[in-house]
Amino acid sequence: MESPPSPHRDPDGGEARRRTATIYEVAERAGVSIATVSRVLRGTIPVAPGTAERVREAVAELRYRPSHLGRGLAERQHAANGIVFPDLSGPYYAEVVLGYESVAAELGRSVLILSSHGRPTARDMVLDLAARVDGLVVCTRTVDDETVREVAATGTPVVLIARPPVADVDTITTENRDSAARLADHLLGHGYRRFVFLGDADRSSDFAERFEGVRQVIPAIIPITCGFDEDGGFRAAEAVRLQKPDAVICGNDEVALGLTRATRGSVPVTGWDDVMAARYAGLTTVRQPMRELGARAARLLDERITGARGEPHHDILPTQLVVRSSCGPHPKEET
Amino acid sequence: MESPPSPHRDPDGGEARRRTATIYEVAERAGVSIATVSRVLRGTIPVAPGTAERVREAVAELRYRPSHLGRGLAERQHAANGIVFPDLSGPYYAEVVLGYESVAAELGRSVLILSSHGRPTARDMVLDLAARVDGLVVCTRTVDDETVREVAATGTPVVLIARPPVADVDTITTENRDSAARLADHLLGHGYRRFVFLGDADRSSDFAERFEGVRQVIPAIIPITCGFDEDGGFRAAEAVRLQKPDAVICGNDEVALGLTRATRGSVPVTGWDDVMAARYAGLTTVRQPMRELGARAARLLDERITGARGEPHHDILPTQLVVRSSCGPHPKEET
DNA sequence: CTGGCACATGTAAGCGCTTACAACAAGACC
DNA sequence: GGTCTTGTTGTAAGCGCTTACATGTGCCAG
Repeated sequence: MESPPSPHRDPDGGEARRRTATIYEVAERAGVSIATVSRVLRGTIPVAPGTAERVREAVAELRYRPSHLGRGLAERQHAANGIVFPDLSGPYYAEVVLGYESVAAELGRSVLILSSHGRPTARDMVLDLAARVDGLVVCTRTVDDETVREVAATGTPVVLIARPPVADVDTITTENRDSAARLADHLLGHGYRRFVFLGDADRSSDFAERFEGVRQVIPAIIPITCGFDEDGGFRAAEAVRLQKPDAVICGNDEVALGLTRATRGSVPVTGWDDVMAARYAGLTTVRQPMRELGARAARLLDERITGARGEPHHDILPTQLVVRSSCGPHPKEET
Repeated sequence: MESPPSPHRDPDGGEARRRTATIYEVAERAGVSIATVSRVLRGTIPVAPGTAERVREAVAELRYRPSHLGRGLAERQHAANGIVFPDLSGPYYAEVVLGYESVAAELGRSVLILSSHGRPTARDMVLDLAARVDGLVVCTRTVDDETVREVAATGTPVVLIARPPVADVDTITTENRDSAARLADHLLGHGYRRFVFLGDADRSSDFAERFEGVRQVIPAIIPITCGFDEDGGFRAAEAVRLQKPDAVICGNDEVALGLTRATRGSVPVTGWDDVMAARYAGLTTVRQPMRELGARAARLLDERITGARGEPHHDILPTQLVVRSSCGPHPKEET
């Protein structure tokens, strides 16, 4: 019972700056082997009640917390998921991440985040992240298909958000084309005839689909490229003005808001996402369930990690047209 | 050179569903020992150029990525930091996290996030998180002082954001009292005399300090408690109305915005934070450098983790009054 | 020719866990 | 009383890495 020959460092001595107790110290204190401690903690194999009690006491006294590193190595899993997104500055990704974290936490998994910030090293960072999680969510075009394929090839499940499928990886998107067409219809109902689409369809499949949806209804729409944020919309004002459009359909709310600021509301505008500021700016937009997007991703990922499902899923979440004042005066026509 | 007696599983055979290559396979392929592979990868000890080249080739061919678990165990560190916040729905924490991630990534550390969501198990979740990171940032009142102390006691550095110091842990806050007093002065300049402070000073030290700052100038101010989000402000409208205030000073922008929505702008209001929506709502507020808050936290943490600094820091970041229209008409008085 | 040294590399002991397998004690059964 | 269970616990082999130490080689001074 006294000091079983453990290969580990002498557990007594200066209690002071010890990082944290190990399973060996708990075992010694409880007078059992480390295997028994492990069994009590994980509840895998029944342990005599008295023994279990002693172990639990030792755990409490030592404030023992199992090392995730040790456990992970032995179990060959991380109990953690990752999520990669371009940025967190807009409300969009914040909401997605929030929904994701919320479900992942419920499922007992930690969440590692990685913002690519458009860094050129994004590929490496993602590969690195993939090596420390059991599954990964990749938002939009943060890395190229090749990288996604490489991660998937190592056996790490991947879920793509707002991005076209790669290999047989799961994807979740929100409905774009139909709502875009509906939005266009609405604008046509205002009597507008000359349109500009503001955004960057090449760098986002969401934008591309929205553009396509609109163009189905308004073939002559003029695309103008700009950045994804307020600043992008603001700077594009001059280019937009040159086209003298009756209305501008923006790829997202931030661009719409930025443009509105530049034009001081002189041009009818619509956005996409329905962020908080959109409500206060009276922006007509399309609401998409951002939080749900993240939550679903977490669940799909979990199904893959636990092996509950084999075939790839491609979910599409519904969106909703929200008419406010930014598209101009109009006989009320709510959706 | 052929199959050195390794205790590990036979590395050849079905390449198909292998999770990922190990250092043993790289070593075998390059015809060296695992020690040499490790040395090449980490660059710790010089290796003959030819050998190094062979190792690098093997690494590339096998798409080898070192296991963070193995490495972490051996090095006794996680190369990861955590951050705990109550929620990510408002822009405030999203910005903080963004700034934090940005710097942490630069420093080569992964970021684990944990949203407490007011869950009763928050304490355990934080303790658990602490066991898988090298350092931890705790925002606001997500967990009690006891928990912070316990984490700090295990030797894991902790940085507190927007929260009073605990033990000798680092803290970062933004300036509240003075700006609050300045804000109050400004409102007095409008000729207002009867004030309400809307927020929950008991659950946030930021709110408490803002309230104190205001009360220094307006001793008779009436505090009303409400939730931290738009909904909280919206619901408090009736209680506020009963007090017939000349102006309402809210603890943050979201509350102010919610209240404004309920009163339809009939009562002068101020917020705090300067979130995106505040600009569009014309909200008079106090801007605080949210992203910088996170960035500084990441740096302070790093200093502690690397042991570059011993004494605790208590940083206070400056804030800035932003006057817009929500506080009512007034001879222009910018700050 | 030999001892010594620098350099390159291999050997093996951990890091903190999980778990297959072995060992052992106490009944149960014939 | 002997054998077989059943229940409980210990032993030890990994999991994939890092690194102190040992080993081996080539070269130079003596």
